Amino acid sequence: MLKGDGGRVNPVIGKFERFVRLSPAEHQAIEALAGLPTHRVPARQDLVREGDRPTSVFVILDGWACRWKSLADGRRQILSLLLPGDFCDLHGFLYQEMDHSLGALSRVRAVEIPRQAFARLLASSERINQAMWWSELTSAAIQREWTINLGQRSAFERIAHLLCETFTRLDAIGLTRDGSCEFPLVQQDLADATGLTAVHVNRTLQELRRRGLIRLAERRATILDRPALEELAEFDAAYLYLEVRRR
Amino acid sequence: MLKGDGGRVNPVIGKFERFVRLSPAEHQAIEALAGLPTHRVPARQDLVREGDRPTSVFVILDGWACRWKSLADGRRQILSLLLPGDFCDLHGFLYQEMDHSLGALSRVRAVEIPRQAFARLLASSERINQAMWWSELTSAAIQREWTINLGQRSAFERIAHLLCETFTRLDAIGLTRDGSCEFPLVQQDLADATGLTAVHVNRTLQELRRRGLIRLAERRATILDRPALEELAEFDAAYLYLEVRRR
DNA sequence: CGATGGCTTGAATCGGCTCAAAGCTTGTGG
DNA sequence: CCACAAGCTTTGAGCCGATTCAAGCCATCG
Repeated sequence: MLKGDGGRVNPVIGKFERFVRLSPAEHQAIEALAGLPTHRVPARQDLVREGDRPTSVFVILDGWACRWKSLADGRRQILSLLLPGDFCDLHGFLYQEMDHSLGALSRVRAVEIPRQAFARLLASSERINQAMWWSELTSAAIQREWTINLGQRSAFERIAHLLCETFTRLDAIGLTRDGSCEFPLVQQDLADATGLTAVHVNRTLQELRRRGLIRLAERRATILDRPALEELAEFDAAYLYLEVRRR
Repeated sequence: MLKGDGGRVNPVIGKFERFVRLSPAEHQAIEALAGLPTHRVPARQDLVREGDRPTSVFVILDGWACRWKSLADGRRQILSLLLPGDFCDLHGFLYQEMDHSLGALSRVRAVEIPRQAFARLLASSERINQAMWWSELTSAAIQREWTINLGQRSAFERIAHLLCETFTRLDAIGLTRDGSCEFPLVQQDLADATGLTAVHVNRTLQELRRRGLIRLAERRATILDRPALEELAEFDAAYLYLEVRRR
Protein backbone atom coordinates (compact mmCIF):
# COMPACT_ATOMS: atom_id res chain seq x y z
CA MET A 1 0.00 0.00 0.00
CA LEU A 2 2.19 2.78 -1.27
CA LYS A 3 1.22 6.34 -0.68
CA GLY A 4 1.02 7.98 -4.06
CA ASP A 5 1.96 11.40 -5.28
CA GLY A 6 -1.52 12.81 -4.69
CA GLY A 7 -2.25 13.27 -8.41
CA ARG A 8 -5.43 15.16 -9.23
CA VAL A 9 -8.77 13.38 -9.31
CA ASN A 10 -9.64 15.04 -12.56
CA PRO A 11 -11.30 12.08 -14.19
CA VAL A 12 -14.11 12.16 -11.62
CA ILE A 13 -14.70 15.86 -12.01
CA GLY A 14 -14.78 15.61 -15.77
CA LYS A 15 -17.18 12.71 -15.50
CA PHE A 16 -19.56 14.35 -13.04
CA GLU A 17 -19.59 17.55 -15.00
CA ARG A 18 -20.97 15.67 -17.95
CA PHE A 19 -24.02 15.28 -15.78
CA VAL A 20 -24.25 18.21 -13.36
CA ARG A 21 -22.52 21.53 -13.10
CA LEU A 22 -20.52 21.48 -9.87
CA SER A 23 -20.17 24.45 -7.58
CA PRO A 24 -16.66 25.53 -6.55
CA ALA A 25 -17.26 23.91 -3.17
CA GLU A 26 -18.30 20.63 -4.76
CA HIS A 27 -15.36 20.86 -7.07
CA GLN A 28 -13.13 21.21 -4.08
CA ALA A 29 -14.76 18.36 -2.18
CA ILE A 30 -13.89 16.06 -5.03
CA GLU A 31 -10.41 17.44 -5.51
CA ALA A 32 -9.87 16.81 -1.82
CA LEU A 33 -10.06 13.09 -2.50
CA ALA A 34 -6.59 13.42 -3.97
CA GLY A 35 -5.35 13.80 -0.42
CA LEU A 36 -6.44 10.25 0.36
CA PRO A 37 -4.09 7.30 0.09
CA THR A 38 -3.24 6.54 -3.52
CA HIS A 39 -2.45 2.99 -4.54
CA ARG A 40 -0.27 1.93 -7.40
CA VAL A 41 -1.10 -1.55 -8.54
CA PRO A 42 1.04 -3.34 -11.12
CA ALA A 43 -0.66 -4.86 -14.16
CA ARG A 44 -2.26 -8.28 -13.63
CA GLN A 45 -2.56 -7.88 -9.87
CA ASP A 46 -5.78 -7.72 -7.89
CA LEU A 47 -6.89 -4.65 -5.95
CA VAL A 48 -9.57 -6.52 -4.05
CA ARG A 49 -10.43 -10.20 -3.90
CA GLU A 50 -13.76 -11.95 -3.77
CA GLY A 51 -14.55 -12.59 -0.11
CA ASP A 52 -12.64 -9.56 1.17
CA ARG A 53 -14.44 -7.34 3.65
CA PRO A 54 -14.38 -3.96 1.99
CA THR A 55 -14.03 -0.87 4.12
CA SER A 56 -13.68 1.64 1.33
CA VAL A 57 -14.53 2.60 -2.19
CA PHE A 58 -11.88 2.81 -4.91
CA VAL A 59 -11.69 5.31 -7.73
CA ILE A 60 -9.51 4.60 -10.73
CA LEU A 61 -7.31 7.60 -11.52
CA ASP A 62 -5.21 6.01 -14.17
CA GLY A 63 -5.01 2.74 -16.07
CA TRP A 64 -7.52 -0.03 -16.70
CA ALA A 65 -9.03 -2.44 -14.21
CA CYS A 66 -11.84 -4.97 -14.33
CA ARG A 67 -14.30 -6.78 -12.15
CA TRP A 68 -14.05 -10.52 -12.51
CA LYS A 69 -15.27 -13.72 -11.01
CA SER A 70 -14.48 -17.32 -11.72
CA LEU A 71 -16.17 -20.67 -11.40
CA ALA A 72 -14.81 -23.60 -9.45
CA ASP A 73 -13.20 -25.26 -12.47
CA GLY A 74 -11.35 -22.10 -13.48
CA ARG A 75 -13.67 -20.64 -16.10
CA ARG A 76 -13.26 -16.88 -15.69
CA GLN A 77 -15.60 -14.08 -16.62
CA ILE A 78 -14.62 -10.45 -16.85
CA LEU A 79 -17.76 -8.67 -15.68
CA SER A 80 -16.89 -5.12 -16.59
CA LEU A 81 -14.08 -2.82 -17.51
CA LEU A 82 -13.17 0.00 -15.14
CA LEU A 83 -11.63 3.09 -16.69
CA PRO A 84 -10.25 6.30 -15.20
CA GLY A 85 -12.93 8.12 -13.22
CA ASP A 86 -14.87 4.95 -12.47
CA PHE A 87 -15.93 4.12 -8.95
CA CYS A 88 -15.30 0.53 -8.24
CA ASP A 89 -17.53 -0.79 -5.74
CA LEU A 90 -20.00 1.22 -4.00
CA HIS A 91 -20.31 -2.27 -2.72
CA GLY A 92 -17.63 -1.41 -0.25
CA PHE A 93 -19.95 1.28 0.92
CA LEU A 94 -22.80 -0.99 1.98
CA TYR A 95 -21.76 -4.59 1.91
CA GLN A 96 -19.84 -6.86 4.15
CA GLU A 97 -18.21 -9.03 1.61
CA MET A 98 -17.08 -8.73 -1.99
CA ASP A 99 -18.94 -11.06 -4.32
CA HIS A 100 -16.34 -10.58 -7.04
CA SER A 101 -12.74 -9.44 -7.48
CA LEU A 102 -11.18 -6.28 -8.86
CA GLY A 103 -8.10 -6.76 -10.98
CA ALA A 104 -5.69 -4.41 -12.71
CA LEU A 105 -5.40 -4.93 -16.46
CA SER A 106 -2.62 -2.37 -16.86
CA ARG A 107 -0.64 -0.47 -14.27
CA VAL A 108 -3.33 1.25 -12.19
CA ARG A 109 -3.36 4.25 -9.91
CA ALA A 110 -6.39 4.44 -7.61
CA VAL A 111 -7.51 6.37 -4.55
CA GLU A 112 -9.10 4.58 -1.67
CA ILE A 113 -12.01 6.42 -0.05
CA PRO A 114 -12.95 5.12 3.39
CA ARG A 115 -16.61 4.30 3.94
CA GLN A 116 -17.10 7.26 6.24
CA ALA A 117 -15.48 9.77 3.95
CA PHE A 118 -17.52 8.47 1.06
CA ALA A 119 -20.76 8.74 3.03
CA ARG A 120 -19.83 12.28 4.00
CA LEU A 121 -19.14 13.18 0.39
CA LEU A 122 -22.55 11.86 -0.66
CA ALA A 123 -24.31 13.69 2.13
CA SER A 124 -22.44 16.93 1.54
CA SER A 125 -24.15 17.78 -1.70
CA GLU A 126 -27.39 16.86 -3.36
CA ARG A 127 -25.72 17.27 -6.72
CA ILE A 128 -22.87 14.97 -5.90
CA ASN A 129 -25.37 12.47 -4.60
CA GLN A 130 -27.28 12.68 -7.85
CA ALA A 131 -24.12 12.39 -9.88
CA MET A 132 -23.28 9.24 -8.00
CA TRP A 133 -26.69 7.79 -8.78
CA TRP A 134 -26.20 8.70 -12.39
CA SER A 135 -22.79 7.07 -12.43
CA GLU A 136 -24.19 3.90 -10.91
CA LEU A 137 -27.22 3.77 -13.18
CA THR A 138 -24.93 4.16 -16.16
CA SER A 139 -22.83 1.23 -14.97
CA ALA A 140 -26.03 -0.75 -14.71
CA ALA A 141 -26.92 0.16 -18.29
CA ILE A 142 -23.50 -1.02 -19.45
CA GLN A 143 -23.93 -4.25 -17.56
CA ARG A 144 -27.25 -4.82 -19.31
CA GLU A 145 -25.60 -4.22 -22.64
CA TRP A 146 -23.01 -6.86 -21.80
CA THR A 147 -25.87 -9.20 -20.99
CA ILE A 148 -27.22 -8.78 -24.51
CA ASN A 149 -23.75 -9.10 -25.93
CA LEU A 150 -23.21 -12.48 -24.30
CA GLY A 151 -26.75 -13.68 -24.74
CA GLN A 152 -27.52 -12.77 -28.32
CA ARG A 153 -24.58 -11.65 -30.35
CA SER A 154 -22.18 -13.74 -32.45
CA ALA A 155 -18.45 -13.78 -31.73
CA PHE A 156 -17.98 -11.17 -34.39
CA GLU A 157 -20.59 -8.82 -33.07
CA ARG A 158 -19.48 -9.31 -29.48
CA ILE A 159 -15.93 -8.24 -30.09
CA ALA A 160 -16.96 -5.41 -32.36
CA HIS A 161 -19.42 -4.20 -29.73
CA LEU A 162 -16.89 -4.36 -26.93
CA LEU A 163 -14.47 -2.33 -29.01
CA CYS A 164 -17.08 0.29 -29.87
CA GLU A 165 -18.21 0.64 -26.28
CA THR A 166 -14.75 0.86 -24.83
CA PHE A 167 -13.56 3.29 -27.44
CA THR A 168 -16.55 5.52 -26.87
CA ARG A 169 -16.09 5.48 -23.11
CA LEU A 170 -12.44 6.40 -23.48
CA ASP A 171 -13.28 9.09 -25.97
CA ALA A 172 -15.63 10.70 -23.45
CA ILE A 173 -12.80 11.11 -20.98
CA GLY A 174 -10.30 12.33 -23.52
CA LEU A 175 -8.24 9.17 -23.76
CA THR A 176 -8.32 8.63 -27.50
CA ARG A 177 -6.33 10.27 -30.29
CA ASP A 178 -7.00 9.99 -33.99
CA GLY A 179 -9.30 7.03 -33.64
CA SER A 180 -6.80 5.18 -31.56
CA CYS A 181 -6.48 4.29 -27.89
CA GLU A 182 -4.52 2.20 -25.45
CA PHE A 183 -5.75 -1.35 -25.20
CA PRO A 184 -4.08 -3.41 -22.51
CA LEU A 185 -6.29 -6.49 -22.87
CA VAL A 186 -4.60 -9.56 -24.29
CA GLN A 187 -6.60 -12.02 -26.35
CA GLN A 188 -7.28 -14.20 -23.34
CA ASP A 189 -8.80 -11.18 -21.56
CA LEU A 190 -10.97 -10.42 -24.56
CA ALA A 191 -12.05 -14.05 -24.48
CA ASP A 192 -12.94 -13.83 -20.79
CA ALA A 193 -14.92 -10.66 -21.38
CA THR A 194 -16.86 -11.98 -24.36
CA GLY A 195 -17.43 -15.55 -23.25
CA LEU A 196 -15.35 -17.00 -26.09
CA THR A 197 -12.07 -18.91 -26.19
CA ALA A 198 -8.79 -17.18 -26.89
CA VAL A 199 -8.36 -19.22 -30.04
CA HIS A 200 -11.68 -18.09 -31.41
CA VAL A 201 -11.00 -14.49 -30.43
CA ASN A 202 -7.79 -14.70 -32.39
CA ARG A 203 -9.55 -15.90 -35.54
CA THR A 204 -12.27 -13.31 -35.14
CA LEU A 205 -9.77 -10.49 -34.75
CA GLN A 206 -8.03 -11.61 -37.89
CA GLU A 207 -11.29 -11.35 -39.78
CA LEU A 208 -11.95 -7.87 -38.34
CA ARG A 209 -8.49 -6.81 -39.47
CA ARG A 210 -8.89 -8.44 -42.87
CA ARG A 211 -12.04 -6.41 -43.39
CA GLY A 212 -10.13 -3.24 -42.62
CA LEU A 213 -12.18 -2.40 -39.53
CA ILE A 214 -9.54 -2.33 -36.81
CA ARG A 215 -5.88 -2.47 -35.98
CA LEU A 216 -4.92 -4.11 -32.72
CA ALA A 217 -1.30 -4.52 -31.77
CA GLU A 218 1.22 -3.54 -29.16
CA ARG A 219 -1.40 -2.78 -26.54
CA ARG A 220 -3.09 -0.23 -28.80
CA ALA A 221 -6.36 -0.36 -30.70
CA THR A 222 -7.23 1.71 -33.73
CA ILE A 223 -10.70 1.89 -35.19
CA LEU A 224 -10.17 2.19 -38.92
CA ASP A 225 -13.79 2.30 -40.01
CA ARG A 226 -15.97 3.38 -37.14
CA PRO A 227 -19.31 3.55 -38.95
CA ALA A 228 -18.84 0.06 -40.37
CA LEU A 229 -17.78 -1.34 -37.00
CA GLU A 230 -20.70 0.26 -35.21
CA GLU A 231 -23.13 -1.03 -37.77
CA LEU A 232 -21.72 -4.53 -37.55
CA ALA A 233 -22.00 -4.41 -33.76
CA GLU A 234 -25.38 -2.68 -33.83
CA PHE A 235 -23.81 -0.21 -31.43
CA ASP A 236 -25.79 2.81 -30.30
CA ALA A 237 -24.05 4.92 -27.68
CA ALA A 238 -27.35 6.13 -26.19
CA TYR A 239 -27.10 3.80 -23.21
CA LEU A 240 -23.83 5.42 -22.12
CA TYR A 241 -25.65 8.70 -21.46
CA LEU A 242 -22.76 10.83 -22.53
CA GLU A 243 -24.68 14.02 -23.11
CA VAL A 244 -27.06 14.15 -20.22
CA ARG A 245 -26.62 17.79 -19.35
CA ARG A 246 -28.12 18.90 -22.59
CA ARG A 247 -31.67 18.67 -21.24
CA MET B 1 -54.14 3.28 -17.14
CA LEU B 2 -56.65 1.94 -14.66
CA LYS B 3 -56.70 3.22 -11.14
CA GLY B 4 -56.24 0.23 -8.89
CA ASP B 5 -57.72 -0.69 -5.57
CA GLY B 6 -54.88 0.86 -3.60
CA GLY B 7 -53.57 -2.48 -2.31
CA ARG B 8 -50.83 -2.35 0.29
CA VAL B 9 -47.22 -1.88 -0.73
CA ASN B 10 -46.10 -4.59 1.60
CA PRO B 11 -43.48 -6.15 -0.64
CA VAL B 12 -41.34 -3.01 -0.45
CA ILE B 13 -41.55 -2.79 3.31
CA GLY B 14 -40.65 -6.42 3.71
CA LYS B 15 -37.77 -5.96 1.36
CA PHE B 16 -36.37 -2.83 2.97
CA GLU B 17 -36.69 -4.31 6.40
CA ARG B 18 -34.35 -7.08 5.38
CA PHE B 19 -31.78 -4.31 5.24
CA VAL B 20 -32.73 -1.56 7.71
CA ARG B 21 -35.21 -1.31 10.53
CA LEU B 22 -37.73 1.33 9.51
CA SER B 23 -39.23 3.82 11.92
CA PRO B 24 -43.03 4.13 12.08
CA ALA B 25 -42.76 7.34 10.05
CA GLU B 26 -40.69 5.63 7.38
CA HIS B 27 -43.09 2.74 7.41
CA GLN B 28 -45.88 5.14 6.77
CA ALA B 29 -44.05 7.02 4.03
CA ILE B 30 -43.77 3.78 2.12
CA GLU B 31 -47.30 2.67 2.85
CA ALA B 32 -48.42 6.01 1.50
CA LEU B 33 -47.23 4.95 -1.93
CA ALA B 34 -50.31 2.76 -2.06
CA GLY B 35 -52.31 5.93 -2.55
CA LEU B 36 -50.59 6.49 -5.90
CA PRO B 37 -52.08 5.33 -9.17
CA THR B 38 -51.99 1.55 -9.44
CA HIS B 39 -51.70 -0.06 -12.84
CA ARG B 40 -52.95 -3.47 -13.80
CA VAL B 41 -51.13 -4.80 -16.79
CA PRO B 42 -52.22 -8.02 -18.49
CA ALA B 43 -49.65 -10.75 -19.08
CA ARG B 44 -47.46 -10.30 -22.15
CA GLN B 45 -48.01 -6.56 -22.37
CA ASP B 46 -45.36 -3.87 -21.92
CA LEU B 47 -45.40 -1.36 -19.08
CA VAL B 48 -42.79 0.86 -20.69
CA ARG B 49 -41.16 0.75 -24.08
CA GLU B 50 -37.60 1.43 -25.14
CA GLY B 51 -37.44 5.06 -26.23
CA ASP B 52 -40.23 6.23 -23.90
CA ARG B 53 -39.52 9.31 -21.84
CA PRO B 54 -40.03 8.14 -18.31
CA THR B 55 -41.53 10.50 -15.76
CA SER B 56 -41.89 8.04 -12.95
CA VAL B 57 -40.60 4.96 -11.23
CA PHE B 58 -42.62 1.74 -11.07
CA VAL B 59 -42.82 -0.69 -8.22
CA ILE B 60 -44.14 -4.17 -8.80
CA LEU B 61 -46.76 -5.08 -6.21
CA ASP B 62 -47.86 -8.32 -7.70
CA GLY B 63 -46.90 -10.62 -10.56
CA TRP B 64 -43.75 -10.99 -12.64
CA ALA B 65 -42.24 -8.54 -15.09
CA CYS B 66 -38.96 -8.33 -16.96
CA ARG B 67 -36.62 -5.88 -18.59
CA TRP B 68 -35.92 -6.77 -22.19
CA LYS B 69 -34.31 -5.43 -25.29
CA SER B 70 -34.11 -6.76 -28.79
CA LEU B 71 -31.77 -6.48 -31.75
CA ALA B 72 -32.77 -5.29 -35.18
CA ASP B 73 -33.32 -8.77 -36.58
CA GLY B 74 -35.60 -9.78 -33.73
CA ARG B 75 -33.22 -11.59 -31.40
CA ARG B 76 -34.57 -10.81 -27.92
CA GLN B 77 -32.81 -10.82 -24.59
CA ILE B 78 -34.55 -10.81 -21.25
CA LEU B 79 -32.21 -8.71 -19.11
CA SER B 80 -33.68 -9.34 -15.71
CA LEU B 81 -36.70 -10.59 -13.88
CA LEU B 82 -38.69 -8.16 -11.75
CA LEU B 83 -40.57 -9.62 -8.81
CA PRO B 84 -42.94 -8.11 -6.24
CA GLY B 85 -41.20 -5.34 -4.29
CA ASP B 86 -38.76 -4.57 -7.10
CA PHE B 87 -38.26 -1.03 -8.30
CA CYS B 88 -38.19 -0.93 -12.02
CA ASP B 89 -36.27 1.83 -13.26
CA LEU B 90 -34.71 4.34 -11.16
CA HIS B 91 -33.84 5.17 -14.68
CA GLY B 92 -37.06 7.05 -14.84
CA PHE B 93 -35.73 9.08 -11.99
CA LEU B 94 -32.70 10.47 -13.77
CA TYR B 95 -32.83 9.71 -17.44
CA GLN B 96 -34.57 11.12 -20.41
CA GLU B 97 -35.12 8.01 -22.37
CA MET B 98 -35.55 4.32 -21.68
CA ASP B 99 -32.77 2.20 -23.15
CA HIS B 100 -34.83 -0.96 -22.74
CA SER B 101 -38.44 -2.07 -22.27
CA LEU B 102 -40.37 -3.36 -19.30
CA GLY B 103 -42.76 -6.20 -20.01
CA ALA B 104 -45.26 -8.12 -17.91
CA LEU B 105 -44.68 -11.88 -17.82
CA SER B 106 -47.83 -12.57 -15.84
CA ARG B 107 -50.66 -10.30 -14.84
CA VAL B 108 -48.93 -7.45 -13.02
CA ARG B 109 -50.05 -4.88 -10.51
CA ALA B 110 -47.67 -1.93 -10.12
CA VAL B 111 -47.68 1.52 -8.57
CA GLU B 112 -46.32 4.45 -10.48
CA ILE B 113 -44.31 6.93 -8.42
CA PRO B 114 -43.81 10.29 -10.08
CA ARG B 115 -40.26 11.58 -10.23
CA GLN B 116 -40.93 14.28 -7.66
CA ALA B 117 -42.60 12.01 -5.17
CA PHE B 118 -39.78 9.53 -5.53
CA ALA B 119 -37.15 12.22 -4.97
CA ARG B 120 -39.04 13.38 -1.89
CA LEU B 121 -39.19 9.85 -0.54
CA LEU B 122 -35.44 9.47 -0.96
CA ALA B 123 -34.74 12.82 0.66
CA SER B 124 -37.15 12.22 3.52
CA SER B 125 -35.07 9.60 5.26
CA GLU B 126 -31.44 8.62 5.30
CA ARG B 127 -32.45 5.05 5.94
CA ILE B 128 -34.79 4.89 3.00
CA ASN B 129 -32.10 6.41 0.87
CA GLN B 130 -29.67 3.74 2.02
CA ALA B 131 -32.20 1.01 1.47
CA MET B 132 -32.65 2.24 -2.07
CA TRP B 133 -28.89 2.09 -2.66
CA TRP B 134 -28.86 -1.38 -1.24
CA SER B 135 -31.72 -2.42 -3.49
CA GLU B 136 -29.96 -1.02 -6.52
CA LEU B 137 -26.59 -2.54 -5.65
CA THR B 138 -28.26 -5.89 -5.22
CA SER B 139 -29.82 -5.60 -8.67
CA ALA B 140 -26.36 -4.86 -9.99
CA ALA B 141 -25.01 -7.99 -8.31
CA ILE B 142 -27.78 -10.04 -9.93
CA GLN B 143 -26.99 -8.54 -13.29
CA ARG B 144 -23.34 -9.51 -12.87
CA GLU B 145 -24.37 -13.04 -12.04
CA TRP B 146 -26.40 -13.17 -15.25
CA THR B 147 -23.30 -12.02 -17.09
CA ILE B 148 -21.42 -15.05 -15.79
CA ASN B 149 -24.36 -17.25 -16.54
CA LEU B 150 -24.41 -16.24 -20.18
CA GLY B 151 -20.67 -15.99 -20.58
CA GLN B 152 -19.44 -19.15 -18.91
CA ARG B 153 -22.11 -21.64 -18.07
CA SER B 154 -23.47 -24.49 -20.20
CA ALA B 155 -27.15 -24.67 -21.11
CA PHE B 156 -27.69 -27.01 -18.22
CA GLU B 157 -26.01 -24.84 -15.67
CA ARG B 158 -27.68 -21.70 -16.99
CA ILE B 159 -31.18 -22.97 -16.56
CA ALA B 160 -30.40 -24.56 -13.23
CA HIS B 161 -28.87 -21.30 -12.02
CA LEU B 162 -31.79 -19.21 -13.16
CA LEU B 163 -34.16 -21.52 -11.33
CA CYS B 164 -32.10 -21.42 -8.14
CA GLU B 165 -31.82 -17.66 -8.21
CA THR B 166 -35.46 -17.02 -8.93
CA PHE B 167 -36.65 -19.51 -6.37
CA THR B 168 -34.42 -17.98 -3.72
CA ARG B 169 -35.60 -14.47 -4.49
CA LEU B 170 -39.21 -15.57 -4.27
CA ASP B 171 -38.54 -17.42 -1.08
CA ALA B 172 -37.17 -14.25 0.49
CA ILE B 173 -40.47 -12.48 -0.11
CA GLY B 174 -42.61 -15.35 1.02
CA LEU B 175 -43.79 -16.45 -2.39
CA THR B 176 -42.84 -20.12 -2.24
CA ARG B 177 -44.56 -23.07 -0.57
CA ASP B 178 -43.14 -26.53 -0.07
CA GLY B 179 -40.31 -26.01 -2.54
CA SER B 180 -42.69 -24.83 -5.17
CA CYS B 181 -43.51 -21.46 -6.73
CA GLU B 182 -45.37 -19.82 -9.55
CA PHE B 183 -43.44 -19.76 -12.77
CA PRO B 184 -45.08 -17.80 -15.56
CA LEU B 185 -42.20 -18.02 -18.04
CA VAL B 186 -42.82 -20.18 -21.09
CA GLN B 187 -39.94 -22.03 -22.69
CA GLN B 188 -39.36 -19.24 -25.18
CA ASP B 189 -38.97 -16.78 -22.29
CA LEU B 190 -36.49 -19.09 -20.60
CA ALA B 191 -34.64 -19.21 -23.89
CA ASP B 192 -34.58 -15.42 -24.16
CA ALA B 193 -33.32 -15.13 -20.60
CA THR B 194 -30.58 -17.72 -20.96
CA GLY B 195 -29.41 -16.97 -24.49
CA LEU B 196 -30.49 -20.37 -25.81
CA THR B 197 -33.13 -21.47 -28.29
CA ALA B 198 -36.52 -22.69 -27.16
CA VAL B 199 -35.82 -26.09 -28.66
CA HIS B 200 -32.67 -26.50 -26.65
CA VAL B 201 -34.34 -25.24 -23.50
CA ASN B 202 -36.96 -27.91 -24.01
CA ARG B 203 -34.38 -30.68 -24.28
CA THR B 204 -32.47 -29.35 -21.30
CA LEU B 205 -35.58 -29.17 -19.14
CA GLN B 206 -36.35 -32.77 -20.03
CA GLU B 207 -32.96 -33.79 -18.80
CA LEU B 208 -33.41 -31.81 -15.56
CA ARG B 209 -36.71 -33.58 -15.03
CA ARG B 210 -35.28 -36.96 -15.93
CA ARG B 211 -32.65 -36.47 -13.26
CA GLY B 212 -35.36 -35.77 -10.71
CA LEU B 213 -34.23 -32.21 -10.02
CA ILE B 214 -37.30 -30.19 -10.95
CA ARG B 215 -40.90 -30.25 -11.96
CA LEU B 216 -42.09 -27.55 -14.29
CA ALA B 217 -45.64 -27.53 -15.58
CA GLU B 218 -48.79 -25.47 -15.58
CA ARG B 219 -47.00 -22.24 -14.75
CA ARG B 220 -45.52 -23.71 -11.59
CA ALA B 221 -41.99 -24.78 -10.75
CA THR B 222 -41.05 -27.25 -8.05
CA ILE B 223 -37.50 -27.82 -6.94
CA LEU B 224 -37.33 -31.50 -6.11
CA ASP B 225 -33.69 -31.70 -5.08
CA ARG B 226 -32.43 -28.28 -4.12
CA PRO B 227 -28.93 -29.24 -2.96
CA ALA B 228 -28.29 -31.15 -6.18
CA LEU B 229 -29.65 -28.33 -8.33
CA GLU B 230 -27.59 -25.73 -6.51
CA GLU B 231 -24.46 -27.80 -6.84
CA LEU B 232 -25.04 -28.34 -10.53
CA ALA B 233 -25.55 -24.61 -11.02
CA GLU B 234 -22.73 -23.68 -8.67
CA PHE B 235 -25.27 -21.42 -7.01
CA ASP B 236 -24.31 -19.48 -3.91
CA ALA B 237 -26.97 -17.09 -2.66
CA ALA B 238 -24.41 -14.73 -1.10
CA TYR B 239 -24.71 -12.21 -3.94
CA LEU B 240 -28.41 -11.73 -3.20
CA TYR B 241 -27.56 -10.24 0.21
CA LEU B 242 -30.59 -11.68 1.88
CA GLU B 243 -29.37 -11.39 5.43
CA VAL B 244 -27.73 -8.02 5.52
CA ARG B 245 -29.17 -6.82 8.78
CA ARG B 246 -27.33 -9.46 10.72
CA ARG B 247 -24.16 -7.36 10.93
C1' DC C 1 -64.41 -27.30 -33.45
C1' DG C 2 -61.07 -25.01 -35.79
C1' DA C 3 -57.56 -21.89 -34.40
C1' DT C 4 -53.89 -20.63 -31.55
C1' DG C 5 -50.02 -21.03 -28.60
C1' DG C 6 -47.04 -23.87 -26.27
C1' DC C 7 -44.49 -28.27 -26.02
C1' DT C 8 -41.97 -32.16 -28.08
C1' DT C 9 -39.26 -34.80 -31.47
C1' DG C 10 -35.98 -35.79 -35.34
C1' DA C 11 -32.31 -34.89 -38.62
C1' DA C 12 -28.95 -32.09 -40.54
C1' DT C 13 -25.83 -28.36 -39.87
C1' DC C 14 -22.61 -25.06 -37.90
C1' DG C 15 -20.31 -21.79 -34.84
C1' DG C 16 -17.25 -22.11 -31.62
C1' DC C 17 -14.43 -25.41 -28.74
C1' DT C 18 -10.48 -28.60 -27.73
C1' DC C 19 -6.08 -30.15 -28.17
C1' DA C 20 -1.68 -29.63 -29.85
C1' DA C 21 2.20 -27.56 -31.78
C1' DA C 22 4.83 -23.83 -33.65
C1' DG C 23 6.05 -18.89 -34.22
C1' DC C 24 6.70 -14.45 -32.14
C1' DT C 25 7.71 -10.80 -28.55
C1' DT C 26 9.31 -9.11 -24.54
C1' DG C 27 11.86 -9.07 -20.65
C1' DT C 28 15.70 -10.79 -17.80
C1' DG C 29 20.10 -12.14 -16.28
C1' DG C 30 24.62 -13.36 -17.36
C1' DC D 1 24.57 -8.03 -26.38
C1' DC D 2 23.17 -12.61 -26.48
C1' DA D 3 20.44 -16.56 -24.75
C1' DC D 4 16.84 -18.21 -22.82
C1' DA D 5 12.31 -18.24 -20.64
C1' DA D 6 7.75 -16.98 -20.38
C1' DG D 7 3.82 -15.33 -22.21
C1' DC D 8 1.22 -14.12 -26.19
C1' DT D 9 -0.36 -15.08 -30.91
C1' DT D 10 -1.18 -18.00 -34.70
C1' DT D 11 -2.44 -22.28 -37.25
C1' DG D 12 -4.49 -26.92 -38.10
C1' DA D 13 -7.61 -30.81 -37.45
C1' DG D 14 -11.29 -32.99 -35.30
C1' DC D 15 -15.23 -32.62 -32.46
C1' DC D 16 -19.38 -31.26 -29.92
C1' DG D 17 -23.02 -28.35 -27.91
C1' DA D 18 -26.38 -25.85 -29.52
C1' DT D 19 -28.92 -24.22 -33.65
C1' DT D 20 -32.06 -24.58 -37.59
C1' DC D 21 -35.81 -26.24 -39.91
C1' DA D 22 -39.72 -28.86 -40.07
C1' DA D 23 -43.39 -31.50 -38.47
C1' DG D 24 -46.56 -33.39 -35.10
C1' DC D 25 -48.82 -33.19 -30.62
C1' DC D 26 -51.59 -31.41 -27.01
C1' DA D 27 -54.38 -28.23 -24.37
C1' DT D 28 -57.23 -24.24 -24.20
C1' DC D 29 -60.62 -21.16 -25.74
C1' DG D 30 -63.73 -18.33 -28.48
